[in-house]
Amino acid sequence: MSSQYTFTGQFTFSIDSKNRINIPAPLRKQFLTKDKKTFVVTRGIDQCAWIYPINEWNFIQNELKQLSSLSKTNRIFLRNHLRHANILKFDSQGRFVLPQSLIDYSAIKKDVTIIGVLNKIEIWNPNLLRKIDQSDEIDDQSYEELSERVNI
Amino acid sequence: MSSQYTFTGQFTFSIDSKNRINIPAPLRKQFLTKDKKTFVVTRGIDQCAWIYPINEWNFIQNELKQLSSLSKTNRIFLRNHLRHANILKFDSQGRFVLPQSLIDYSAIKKDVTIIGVLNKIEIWNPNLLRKIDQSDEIDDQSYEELSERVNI
DNA sequence: AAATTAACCCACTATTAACCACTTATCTTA
DNA sequence: TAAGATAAGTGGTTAATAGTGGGTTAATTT
Repeated sequence: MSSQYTFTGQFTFSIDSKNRINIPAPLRKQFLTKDKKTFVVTRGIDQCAWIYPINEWNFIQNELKQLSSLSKTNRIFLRNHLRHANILKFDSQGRFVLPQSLIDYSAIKKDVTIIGVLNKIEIWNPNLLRKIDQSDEIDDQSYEELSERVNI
Repeated sequence: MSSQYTFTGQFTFSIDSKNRINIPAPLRKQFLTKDKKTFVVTRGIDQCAWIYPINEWNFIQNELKQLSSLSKTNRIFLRNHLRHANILKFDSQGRFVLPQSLIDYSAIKKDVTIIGVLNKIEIWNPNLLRKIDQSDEIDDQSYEELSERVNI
């Protein structure tokens, strides 16, 4: 089953003195109907934070539950993926507090860029995103490979 | 049936003069509704202590019963996993006393890092966890193998 | 019986979460 | 298009909770 979420768009907001970040209204609306304000923030694979709606996260968890802790690789993988995951809700204003560890990891100062990426939302330091944007070009070869799998 | 627990997140607490450790509130809440404060602490496979809610532990015991003691590996494995298991409850403040043998095994001094790993909770010496974090990188080959089994 | 350990209780402090309030932007309707 | 109404983004205050420390009594152990 593919995801029911369709997060798109880019927004630049600010993080306040209490480490609160506002979820842009267009994105937030998708939560309210389906998940009652609950979501998961965790480390992204790149230097940013990822937000998953809770039932999207539940799907991931079920996958992870298949892994036995007798395997060393599994233990490391599980630990490192789960310990940075925080289950949160946003407040009546639609904000949430970003945990300090993720602020550090994402090198977030005053402003944040929030982008919708289908089934997840990414929180970036605007400068880092800009830098990535310039250096992480997709080469022609990779585009060719993508074209075999995705038809857009 | 897969586990009903979804421990996640990382917390750094301290162990007090009476060897008491506080369970972080977000994790503790999952006990109160389901297991009435009873849990099992035992040796982790890595140099840490593992906490299982009691009915999770019961499930694991059933798994272990499948292993025949005719096998030497099984005998050693069973012995080492069962003899260090302590059934405990936490007090009215949500704390429990970590047995001295596990303090020694985990090399715990003043601070502890507590992390949620789905169906169990791990108690670490912060320095050891940091060291593991750096040395135990998962190599590309292992990631490839994981990708065959887990789709996230 | 003394000593150690465990259970229970109380209390302080810092952090967090719930609440309220204001400003700016967007939308609606005359 | 102007004005009012609604929603969105931001900021601060207060009340509740979480983490920590310690003391007292009961239970075990030696």
